[in-house]
Amino acid sequence: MFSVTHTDGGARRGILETAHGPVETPVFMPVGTQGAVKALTAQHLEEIGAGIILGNTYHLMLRPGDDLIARRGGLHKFIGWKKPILTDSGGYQVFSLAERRKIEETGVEFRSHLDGTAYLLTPERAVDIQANLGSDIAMVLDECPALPATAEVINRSLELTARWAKRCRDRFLERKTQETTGTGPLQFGIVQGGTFTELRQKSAELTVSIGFEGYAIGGLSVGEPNETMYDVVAETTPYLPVHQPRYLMGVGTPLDIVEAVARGVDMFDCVLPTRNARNGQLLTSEGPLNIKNSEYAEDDGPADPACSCYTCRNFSRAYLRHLYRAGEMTGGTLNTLHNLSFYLDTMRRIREAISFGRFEEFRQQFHQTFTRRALLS
RNA sequence: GGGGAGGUGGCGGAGCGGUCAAUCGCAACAGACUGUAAAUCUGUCGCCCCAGUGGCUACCAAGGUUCGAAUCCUUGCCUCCCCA
Repeated sequence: MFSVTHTDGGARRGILETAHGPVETPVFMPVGTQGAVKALTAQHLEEIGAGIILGNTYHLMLRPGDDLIARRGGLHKFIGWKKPILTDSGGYQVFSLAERRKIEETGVEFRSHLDGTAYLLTPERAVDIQANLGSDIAMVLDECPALPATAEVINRSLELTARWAKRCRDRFLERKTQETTGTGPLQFGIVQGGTFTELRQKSAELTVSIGFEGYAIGGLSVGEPNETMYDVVAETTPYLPVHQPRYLMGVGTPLDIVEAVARGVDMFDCVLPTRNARNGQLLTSEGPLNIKNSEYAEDDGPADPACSCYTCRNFSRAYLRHLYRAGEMTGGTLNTLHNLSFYLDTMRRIREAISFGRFEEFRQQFHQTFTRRALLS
């Protein structure tokens, strides 16, 4: 299912087999919460070489509803995307929509942000919804506590997450026996534990003992310093099986990703490239650039001189700035196209570097070039 | 020719004797954004500085009333609307 083909220091290159084809890792997965990567079409995603995208259980169960999607033949068909889809369980929404929820042993009671209707999301229901969607990689329902938190709070939370994980796994296996042959859906467990090394270890051991096709590191990039996050990743991956994929949820900046790859992570997702694109921040080989700034008003150069994406091949910074300021949707599309291209490109370069045993060299060079802009200003 | 309304910071537009360097919106300028309730949010936005319960100049212009005027009076200039 997952094979590591190259290693270089702590970094690994591999291939993950899914029901909708193989995924080369390390991989970045664009986020398409509501069944769409905002501002893009599936065609765009194919053109920039996206290998797998995300969908979200919470959002899709509320609207349009997972049974409705099931009746349409599943999420892939519904959204016109033929490659793999990973679906998040709604665990993050448990965290981010805190005012509207109640966490109990059974599950989470949400009030819909759309119309206030109460929903009970149990671990079993989260599995069922993701099955309805036809997800290739389903995440277990977890609790993602806000940081900072005491060890006691984190411990209680991680234990709940582990009990939920077991219930998710049981449900998943129960459904699987009913299904036919071939590569079926995969299910990933989620390691919590905040910033406490012992608790990360404990959570990893509990989760791994249940047994999943892959393991996610959750509960990071929720406000802690970057170095702390790197340390936690480094202290968690040693407790995860070498021969299975590791997914750092919600991370991160290009530098975060390079650092996490160095610490043995294979998969990433983050709203940063898409959201920031819509908000006028372009990620380039020289670091972040705010296209809104007046200094680009008459800049005829491309967003990133080192980039060969559609946006950079055809349009100037001056034009992108104009589109942003004029509120033209095309600006969001072109910026998103570029930012995701930059991310996917970076991942390609990471994979190549690992293959050639030059990851460390790449990493150092990336640090220098990506931060150049910040250092100059 | 007759009747009416009005001129406020880049624009629109509040304020109608003190608590006004002047609400608010837009524009402008900058910042934030990490498993997306986000094409969103925040800050700055007269000039000066030792950056503060600091100084200066300000609400068409010029006079005046008043302890005090963007607010009241006079004159001038300029807009707009209605009827002929």
